[in-house]
Amino acid sequence: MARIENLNLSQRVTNELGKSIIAGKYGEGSGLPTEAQLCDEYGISRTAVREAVKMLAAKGLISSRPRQGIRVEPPENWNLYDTSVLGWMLESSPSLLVLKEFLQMRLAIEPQAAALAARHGSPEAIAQIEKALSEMDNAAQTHGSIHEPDLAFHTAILLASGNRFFYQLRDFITTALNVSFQYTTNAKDSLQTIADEHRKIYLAIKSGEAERAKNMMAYLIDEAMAYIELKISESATAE
Amino acid sequence: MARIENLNLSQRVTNELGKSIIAGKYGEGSGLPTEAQLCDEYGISRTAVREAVKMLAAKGLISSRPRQGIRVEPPENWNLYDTSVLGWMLESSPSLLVLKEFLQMRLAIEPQAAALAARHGSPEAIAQIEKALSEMDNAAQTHGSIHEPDLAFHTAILLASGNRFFYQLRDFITTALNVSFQYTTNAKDSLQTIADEHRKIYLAIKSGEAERAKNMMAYLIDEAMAYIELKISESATAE
DNA sequence: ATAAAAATATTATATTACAAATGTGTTCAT
DNA sequence: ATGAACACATTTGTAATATAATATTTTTAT
Repeated sequence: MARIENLNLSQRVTNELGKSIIAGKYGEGSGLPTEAQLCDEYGISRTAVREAVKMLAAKGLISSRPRQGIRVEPPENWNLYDTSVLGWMLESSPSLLVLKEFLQMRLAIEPQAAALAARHGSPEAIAQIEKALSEMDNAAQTHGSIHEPDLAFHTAILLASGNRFFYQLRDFITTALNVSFQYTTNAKDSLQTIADEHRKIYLAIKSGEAERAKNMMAYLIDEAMAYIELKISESATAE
Repeated sequence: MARIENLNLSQRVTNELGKSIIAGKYGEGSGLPTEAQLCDEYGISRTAVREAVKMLAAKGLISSRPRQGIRVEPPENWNLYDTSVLGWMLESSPSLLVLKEFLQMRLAIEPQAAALAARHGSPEAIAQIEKALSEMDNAAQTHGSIHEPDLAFHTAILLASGNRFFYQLRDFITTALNVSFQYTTNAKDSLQTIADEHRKIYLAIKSGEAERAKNMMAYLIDEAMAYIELKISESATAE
């Protein structure tokens, strides 16, 4: 989604309401104000409110029925793979425990994606992985930011898997990585070490070694997981 | 989503337009009629059309801008993990190749979910797995339908994983299984064999053997994968 | 006391009007 | 002739208002 100032009215209201709902401002079972009250609160017409309500309903956050008003749906119905919903969740509770859940998902998805890429990746898709990798190398040698090529690397593998359901998770993975970066800025590994580990994955994919690619990717994510679990146990004992 | 006759006007229009878009009725890059034309076409007010447009935009299918009209978004932006979108896709092209993509995803997700369930599954969640399993046994002995307890079994494991991102995929997995059932009604395995394979997974989870649970689940899905790949090669040579 | 009927509140749909944005073409100055 | 500025037309964006449908609550009649 574009910048906030570029959004139209109903999209801005959708954002506000979405954040409030996920932050728990309105009680779980039922709670939102009536459309009329929302109009007053935001000083806008019912048209804009209704469009926002419809968009949030399409994302599974709420449902509305005549005479009953607008209900917050139970959290298990929220569409977590919607980029907006995910963003609102992270704003509301950017904890290490969420990051652990992210990593468990990555550990499920990315090794399989790497294996599929090794087996069926098209030359163009694999070239894109290599491109991201060489940018990682550059960043490592010039002490630049490794984040963007890192994201590109993982996204390129999802694309190379040839499975649209994997590639669809690119925003999810990107978000997970961005959260990771917040916690691992001063990790002990050097940038070159990270780049080398990624290179091993790339080489395995390029030479068609599916099992090897899978294991290398699992290793990479498991390292991050170990780091996060350490942090979690630290913060638990600190209290 | 409830039955069609229970849906309100904008939801019905959302369905119609969603199906048409995914079926490729409107050209990829740009194409939908203007809101005014849609009003005429369906004989409804602009309000209803706009609400439908907003809901489809929230699912990533379209975007609309003043003077430009309504554009179909590129398919990689469609939110495939939205139950409606998934349903429309399957109506449009219910092929074996889509089923293979489903199985690749299941092979990524479910073994990991089983491992997590073995490690952290709460007693209540594990009891729910057992409940589904015993219903599978019943069905196997009375030659009843094994489908519903089968769905319940896999969903219960996702819940027992304790990871909301895994559990969120329950509709996806359910859809994948339902498609599978269409192709494997007369598979060679007896119902009791299927139930027994599921029992092995359950026992591994209950006794906390994460690796074992993971491998058993992977085996189960791999069997289905092998069957589908056989079918695919058959239909390829048939042409 | 019970059941039917009426009143009420809230979302659902329709209609109309105007505002804002944006692409197109036209005019005008050079 | 060329390019910039401006006016115009088209389409979505927003607002306001009215009526319908629906579910709850209250009233009323028996």
